[in-house]
Amino acid sequence: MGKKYWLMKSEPEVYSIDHLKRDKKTYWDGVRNYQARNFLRDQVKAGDQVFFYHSNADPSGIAGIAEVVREGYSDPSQFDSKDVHYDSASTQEKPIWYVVELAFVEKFKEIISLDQLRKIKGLEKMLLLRRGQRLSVMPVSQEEWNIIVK
DNA sequence: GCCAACGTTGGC
DNA sequence: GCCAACGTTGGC
Repeated sequence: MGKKYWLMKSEPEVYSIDHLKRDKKTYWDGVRNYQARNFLRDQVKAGDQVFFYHSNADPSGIAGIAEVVREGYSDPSQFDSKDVHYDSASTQEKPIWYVVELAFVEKFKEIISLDQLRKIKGLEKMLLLRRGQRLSVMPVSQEEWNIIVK
């Protein structure tokens, strides 16, 4: 199977592309939405490419690129009762939530803002641009990826 | 900070 | 299983 493409959202005040650049690599924790979880658990594979999206930002938009270096495994934050992502319903044997590990690849010179994305031809159907769409992990088609990288 | 859109919860 | 209430996301 070929390489796949994703978009993952983070609030830059919590974790930005600059943090990833500094850390070189991180695990993407705190995803607490079942649809996004299913992507992390079942579909995101090592080598896949990821757009790092800044949400709740000024401006919001795609800030750079990361690469998946480790596939889905149990999110440690779900077992930590002091963590905001703690989930008392989850057990070590049957974890509910998953993370993947990402490595820094590239930071764009300028963020590609939501506004700009909406104006680019060929992205009209992009999941990110759908009204009311709130998934924090979502697939990006190869066509969309190529258009945006260009 | 507001609020639209959507997901989740829980009473029935 | 329906659906109102509530919580969260995220653009503005």
